[in-house]
Amino acid sequence: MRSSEAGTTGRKRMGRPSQLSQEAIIEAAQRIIDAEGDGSLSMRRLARELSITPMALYHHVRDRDQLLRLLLETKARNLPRPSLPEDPRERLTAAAQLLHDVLADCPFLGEILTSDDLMTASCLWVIEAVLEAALACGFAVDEAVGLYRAVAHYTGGELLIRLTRERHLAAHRDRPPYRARALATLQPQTHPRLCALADRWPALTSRDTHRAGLQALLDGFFRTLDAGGAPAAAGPV
Amino acid sequence: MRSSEAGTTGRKRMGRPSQLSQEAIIEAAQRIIDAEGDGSLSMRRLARELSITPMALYHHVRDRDQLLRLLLETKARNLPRPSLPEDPRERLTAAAQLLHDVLADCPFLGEILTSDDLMTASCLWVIEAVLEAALACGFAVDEAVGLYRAVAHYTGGELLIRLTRERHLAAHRDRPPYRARALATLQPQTHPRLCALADRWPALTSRDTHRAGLQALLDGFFRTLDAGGAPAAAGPV
DNA sequence: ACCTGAACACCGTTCAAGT
DNA sequence: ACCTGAACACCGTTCAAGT
Repeated sequence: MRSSEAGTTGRKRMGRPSQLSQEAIIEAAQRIIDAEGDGSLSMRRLARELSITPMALYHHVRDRDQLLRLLLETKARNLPRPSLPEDPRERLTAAAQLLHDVLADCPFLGEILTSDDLMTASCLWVIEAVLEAALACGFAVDEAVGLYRAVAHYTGGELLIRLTRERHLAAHRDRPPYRARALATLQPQTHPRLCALADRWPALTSRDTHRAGLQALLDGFFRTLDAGGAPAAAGPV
Repeated sequence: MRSSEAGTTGRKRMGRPSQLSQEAIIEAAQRIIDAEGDGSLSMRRLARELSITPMALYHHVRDRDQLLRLLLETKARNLPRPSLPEDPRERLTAAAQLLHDVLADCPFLGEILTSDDLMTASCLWVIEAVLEAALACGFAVDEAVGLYRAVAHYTGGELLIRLTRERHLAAHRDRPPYRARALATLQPQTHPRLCALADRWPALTSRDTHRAGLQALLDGFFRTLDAGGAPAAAGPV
């Protein structure tokens, strides 16, 4: 609906209903994803949505990778930036959780993770927040970066695997996933615990345990802090 | 080179040099991946490698997803199964590390993670080992599953992001990644720590910190064990 | 500058035949 | 049973032209 915002030109002639712009492209892309899932988002499909030639897109966007980054970028930019707790450890936990929240509900995240980095401009403030909190906790610089990376890996894996599961459930809700067949053919003598759990596996693995795992990860890092000497800024918990 | 092993039929006529089989297909697929990277592995490319019609493949393999699973399956099956430590906590750490080792060096892992589950038959013994060790540590059943999932998410994310980085380095080693540009345009007043780290970022994030993060994650779970009452099987560390 | 048309070099998969 | 040939419905992107 709305047109250019940061673009160089506005609409030149009143007759034209909507001059093509990066913003309009991203809006249309988001519309397609919302309606048909991210599997349907292709340059050609997007051009059809905008009633233009596929090649017209390449005048406003370098390539498909940049389009995906721009999608994440706009999504992240429009998100509120809540104030974080004062206590360093609580702040670190909140910032790490925020990294998850910013990236959640991005069906195209998988494609971004397999093509490039998630360090898009509008995500950088979250990374900054994680690093700041980690340093405030008393971690050394390289430890703080290591902690951030561990959090990013955990978060990326959680989101990716969750997205994949959801997509599978939505796509072929009739046929059971491959996992079910693998569990069914399992032998109790070689895989006793998995066999015993096979029935409950779908229920057990569909719960949202992101928060608990994240807390465990951070607690593990805190442990190294408490064990070592530096009493830089010891929070309560 | 070698032909069918678990297939129903061997070679019928001596004249034929190699009867097409699932094994031969997977071998050829692995050959393509090793030589040209997993980006080049398509059904059509694979058929060309085997000098057959693309459709001939579909007689031995359901679809591309199954092919990828079979690739992981064969890779995992041929891996040695080392004996694990006696101490439950050390055993859990070793088993979790094993999950990583089994999945490492699988360039197509990203495609598996975004299409299906990594619970292929030959990986199940690792999952079984993680669950066994977690239960031996004294975790309740649902806690053990939660722990396994956290480990799987962390491992999946680490491998995926590492693979993506490596692919990028190999593909366009000339142009800097998007991340570099994002870091370069950063302002010190809004992102002080990231700005200060920008120079060292590539070095800091190219280190292999999988092990440290995994240990932190597990330590965090152990903490909940030590805090609670159940003194089921308290290991030393 | 911004867009079109035609083309290149691909995809996964279905369907109807062949032997 | 196992394989081929032709086709369907797509891809991302380049290149040369148009206005």
